[in-house]
Amino acid sequence: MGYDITYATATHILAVMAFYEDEWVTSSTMAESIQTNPGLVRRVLSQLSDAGLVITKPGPQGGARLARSTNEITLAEVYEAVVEQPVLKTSNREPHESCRVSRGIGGALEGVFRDAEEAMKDQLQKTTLDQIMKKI
Amino acid sequence: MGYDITYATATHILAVMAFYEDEWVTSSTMAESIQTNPGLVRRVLSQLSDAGLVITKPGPQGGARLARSTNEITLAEVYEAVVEQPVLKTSNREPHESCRVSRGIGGALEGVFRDAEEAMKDQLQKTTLDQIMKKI
DNA sequence: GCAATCTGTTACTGTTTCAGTAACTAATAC
DNA sequence: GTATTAGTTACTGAAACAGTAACAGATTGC
Repeated sequence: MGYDITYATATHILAVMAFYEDEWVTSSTMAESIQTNPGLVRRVLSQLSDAGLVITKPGPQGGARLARSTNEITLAEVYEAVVEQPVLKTSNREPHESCRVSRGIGGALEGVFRDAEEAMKDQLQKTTLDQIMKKI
Repeated sequence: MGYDITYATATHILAVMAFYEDEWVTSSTMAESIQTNPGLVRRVLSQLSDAGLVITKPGPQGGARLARSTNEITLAEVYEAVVEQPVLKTSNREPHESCRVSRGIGGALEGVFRDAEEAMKDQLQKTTLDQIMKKI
């Protein structure tokens, strides 16, 4: 499959903020830990901000910090914040109209794929940022 | 994320074979239903064959057919057969050695991501090809 | 007010991965 | 022996992503 690591990056970003506790952390500091550049960090950070997981502040002495305590942030919320496309995708090929299988397979799979992704999210719901920090 | 639809294609392939029951179905027939070309079908088909889900036969009157009945093939097996990369990926950036978060985040996430994918597979295990066919 | 610092956003580039495709080999049936 | 089929390989074009740079907008402190 593709090589999208945005979700891992987002979790790393939150982990750095958790590490610095209540300080304002700049995108440069996070980029150094992640080994990438501040622009990329800010791009993901703005998604986390939109989702209400972090608070940001521009200007000197600004940066970002967690909006809640680490045991109130689950990996499912992070997933919701940054993963936009379903992981199991149905085809967007035009169906062969005279074939019943071709016409029906898309609809048949959609619900199954959605349920499967939901099960994955339910599992992610069980892990909090706090637990990740304890493993580090 | 990426746009890998191999899994949906594999399920479609199996559905066509289920539709034709005990006949040998050629890659051309399946390609017509899927609206793609036979080469792509055969590429996925060989993975399904390696996994023991289908039986193939070359030559005239050859083709492919299901190795088992439709209620003995689960979508989890199809997943195992054709999905090679984990859906949730950790970064392969080199860690920043002097940062504890950077060094530890990869290992911390790996187990969580594996568990999440396992939960998705467990859900897929609950759906058989038979159930897909009934929806079509 | 002014300069410095930081977020937020946009645009661009190079790389990677995939679907699609064609062409070949090997096996089988008639 | 010929035609038909799976299996495999190599190539192409398109799409998505990481990385990067640059700029606009907000805030701080002087």
